[in-house]
Amino acid sequence: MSNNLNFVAKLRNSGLRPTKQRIKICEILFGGKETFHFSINDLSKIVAQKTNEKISLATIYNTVHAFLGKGYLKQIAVNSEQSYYDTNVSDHHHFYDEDKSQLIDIHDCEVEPVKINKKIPGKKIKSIEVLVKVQNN
Amino acid sequence: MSNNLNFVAKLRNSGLRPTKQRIKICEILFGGKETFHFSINDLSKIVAQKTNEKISLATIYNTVHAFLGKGYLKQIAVNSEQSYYDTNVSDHHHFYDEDKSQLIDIHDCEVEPVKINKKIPGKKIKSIEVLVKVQNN
DNA sequence: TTATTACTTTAGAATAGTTATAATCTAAGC
DNA sequence: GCTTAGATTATAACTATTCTAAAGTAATAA
Repeated sequence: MSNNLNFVAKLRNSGLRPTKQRIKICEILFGGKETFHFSINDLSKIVAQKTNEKISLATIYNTVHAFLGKGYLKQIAVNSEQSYYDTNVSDHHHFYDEDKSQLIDIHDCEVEPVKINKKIPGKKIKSIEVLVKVQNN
Repeated sequence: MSNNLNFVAKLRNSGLRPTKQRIKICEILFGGKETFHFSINDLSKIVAQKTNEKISLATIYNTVHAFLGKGYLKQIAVNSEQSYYDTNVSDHHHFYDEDKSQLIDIHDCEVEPVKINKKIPGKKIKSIEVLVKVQNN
């Protein structure tokens, strides 16, 4: 399938050889129609479910970090306990459901652009991240 | 000094006995004119500087967590490597200087209020956090 | 193809931040 | 001053992440 070529390109572009394990990871991350949010732990479990052989954590970390570096994945700071990643790398923000420990996209059109009337001399803005924490009412 | 009474009250209100160690922590956190941002590691070092005897990490964690629970401190998610805390618990946002690994307050008046045109059924908003990452230009 | 080489995978060791434990100590109330 | 419930401490345990080194595999050249 043409997806596979896509995966290989992504890997090559990230400086990684297209190995069996990495292609499997690509399938999970970029193969679906929907973008999704995951922790390394989540990804590791999904890999284990969809594959008989498990992929070692080291490989998962390495691959995710390489994709992060190339902008194929985005890291989301929610709390300090775990890293969350997002396959949707476009500008957008998130709800964080504290009861379910789950991220939900807020598309860019659903938020007014954030305006900051303050500058730091000698610094440029790299990103603006909005995190809306929600809980059951 | 009257500050000391204040510290004792804060501790009592957080369900903690006012011990020597905890009062020392209070002095550092709430004794200055300025609010400040810190990691547990930072706090531990400051304690060591300002005191001859060191306070154990366990005590520092316990006290910080109790203050967090009572809203005397605020936790700020920057990245997954370390927890950052803020003695300024009023509504406000932050710059994060990636080169210096340092947080800088954005006062509420320096940002237009963030408007989100999306609701999650059955959930209420607990907080809206804006983090503006900056780097040297 | 096959051989060679450089990069990968993997399990498990190492590390860092955080939490739990159990013995010793201390604030609070009598 | 006692008594006791709760605190402090050093250290062990735990969890997420990174490192390591041996064995395996993709890429390249012959």
